[in-house]
Amino acid sequence: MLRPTVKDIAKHAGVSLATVDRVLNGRPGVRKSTINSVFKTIEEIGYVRDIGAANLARSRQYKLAFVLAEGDNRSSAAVEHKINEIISDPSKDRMVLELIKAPENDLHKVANILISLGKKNYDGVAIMAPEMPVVRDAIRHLKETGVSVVTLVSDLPDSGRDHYIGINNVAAGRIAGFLMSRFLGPQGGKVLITSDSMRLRDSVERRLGFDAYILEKNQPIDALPTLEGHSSADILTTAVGNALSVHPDIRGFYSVGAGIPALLTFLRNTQRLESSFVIAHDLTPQTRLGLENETIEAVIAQDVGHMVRSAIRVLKAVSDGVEIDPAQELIRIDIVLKENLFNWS
Amino acid sequence: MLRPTVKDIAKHAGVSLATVDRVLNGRPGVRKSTINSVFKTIEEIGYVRDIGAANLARSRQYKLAFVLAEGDNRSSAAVEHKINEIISDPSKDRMVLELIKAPENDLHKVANILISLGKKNYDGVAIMAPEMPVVRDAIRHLKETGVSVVTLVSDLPDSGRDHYIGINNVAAGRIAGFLMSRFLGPQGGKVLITSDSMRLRDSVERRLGFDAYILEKNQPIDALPTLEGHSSADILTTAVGNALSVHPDIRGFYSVGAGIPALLTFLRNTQRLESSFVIAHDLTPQTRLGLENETIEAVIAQDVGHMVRSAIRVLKAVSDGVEIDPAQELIRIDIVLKENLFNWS
DNA sequence: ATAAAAATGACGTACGTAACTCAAAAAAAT
DNA sequence: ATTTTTTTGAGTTACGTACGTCATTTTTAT
Repeated sequence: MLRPTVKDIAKHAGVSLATVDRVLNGRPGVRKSTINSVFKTIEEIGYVRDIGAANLARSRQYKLAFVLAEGDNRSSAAVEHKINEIISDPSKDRMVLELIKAPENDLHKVANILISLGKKNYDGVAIMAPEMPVVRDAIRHLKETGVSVVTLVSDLPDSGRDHYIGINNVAAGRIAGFLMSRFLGPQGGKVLITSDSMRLRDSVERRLGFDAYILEKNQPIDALPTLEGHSSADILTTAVGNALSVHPDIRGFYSVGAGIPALLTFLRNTQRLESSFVIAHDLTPQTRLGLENETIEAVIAQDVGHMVRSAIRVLKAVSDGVEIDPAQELIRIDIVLKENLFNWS
Repeated sequence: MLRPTVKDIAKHAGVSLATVDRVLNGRPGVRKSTINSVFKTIEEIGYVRDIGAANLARSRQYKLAFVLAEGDNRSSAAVEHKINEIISDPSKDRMVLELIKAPENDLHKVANILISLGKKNYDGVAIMAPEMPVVRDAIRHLKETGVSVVTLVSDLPDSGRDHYIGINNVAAGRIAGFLMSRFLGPQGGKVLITSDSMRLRDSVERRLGFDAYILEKNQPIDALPTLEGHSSADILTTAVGNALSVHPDIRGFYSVGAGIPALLTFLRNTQRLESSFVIAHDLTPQTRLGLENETIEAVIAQDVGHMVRSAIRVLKAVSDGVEIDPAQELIRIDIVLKENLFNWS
């Protein structure tokens, strides 16, 4: 009934505890045939190592770091908040968590931070940074040093990271496309799309997904070229103003990145809110407010708390060489409306 | 840097290890003043008990049971599947899980099962059952025996359960109201609502939320009386047929409970699918199929895997007298569309 | 057959906690 | 002041695992 232990392995395999230990921890001095027979009895009796007891015995501490490249940035504030929440939890089981921030525009600094973490024998690092060769190479280097790595919010493919923790932004864009289609109805209309910068991978992917959906489903929607704010509310406001004077019949607004406050004040001033629909990404104080006063119809979001917890679980699992539960670690694309805003903390 | 241990408490408080142990585990033979000073130094040095080590020392096994009252039932199959998935996981850390099923129509049997679990000193029980006095009293009895109890999927208020793990069905109904309003557009229309039985709390609440939203937002929607199937596809098909001949202009279909297959075949046969919108609850093989072939527009669901894991975490936490993370245990109301179906396992 | 090398066993200590025993000290009762 | 009771200390064993030392056995090379 009880879980088999190392002693059971020893008994069944007819070897000593020391030998079992040598096999389990890959220490030298054991014949191949013995190793095999030990592994065989492990299979037979269904032994699984008690990681808790193991960590206790070796007084293991998981050294984990979150490295965030921050701009004027969208969801990074929420991520940062969640991380700090967990860091300040005293019951964190044998974990040493660290939050390291770096400016988004200085990716060499980000890369240097990553390299330095490799030397300080960290067990795992979660990285949120734009996709750039320097960062990608730094991650590759980290992996070579034996550090577990996950990417957060936006992926860095071909970097050798163990896992990506975030949503599929193309799919998120498609969902925006679906919602916009339904909101506008059979008559369709023109849709204005805003972004902070189309150099960001997630913005590009969202726009891509949006357009793909409209095209595939043959929707009567005219998606205008993306207007970029480049970290400036003024630029975006002006651009939106111009667009609206050229196209006074715009009915939909889709923000793939930042720029929500500018957009909303503008719409309010020109009394356009009643007849138009706004869809945005990421739950921030601004978008939350927009949902509450019904200026934003829908927000496409992801559970930041889930992401941070998932990052930690995955980093630990990879460090331990243990399987993860893919279903548990999957980050869902969530649709937040005024009506279900209440269960988003 | 390292976490303080019981030894640190002893040192700081100027008492022996044995005394600290007596205080921590509530054993007798310690003066009040000593108890206080021990607790004071615990506060001061920020000691938190290492539950893993504690459980190891006392070779603790969490005995947990899931008790499911099953009918012809909606989401119970998915719940059952998830539970079995976890039960068959060999790495379950010091847990003994059991899944007990009982017929939904014999609630006395359910109650008896609960009572018997109390005698077999279970640590915790998760219950999914309709709201009935027998069950409620049995839960109350369980709690008196010192068993942790959570309710699953549908709540049993005033039963003394420690936690409810599931969604707010009124809110879920409101969301259906919002979506239906947007799908039908400004012209609105008649909406047919189907259920397996309006004796079930969740069906009632969903309908309630739906109606409340329509009323509050003054939507041009005419929600017809709920048609009940009572576990029979035939009855529902006939009822829907009658309703459609009386109201040939029905544009929306909202299934608050079961009856999806009947509804869909009917709609398909009468070629009504193009012009009408179907909203359903819970992700089952049927609703999933409906989303895939675009006969269902949206499904309002909950993450069953999350619920089961949450139930286990909460039961353990309550048994240990430890705080839970409310944000982690909150079950969200999820909106599943064809476009985000892919990340629902 | 013998020496050298490799493999294995026996045993101890440790991790942080629980739970127990027994003796000693302190407090309360007489 | 003495006895009784209560409180405290010191110590041991255990949980499942890691990791070390040293002696002994087995295998391999000579």
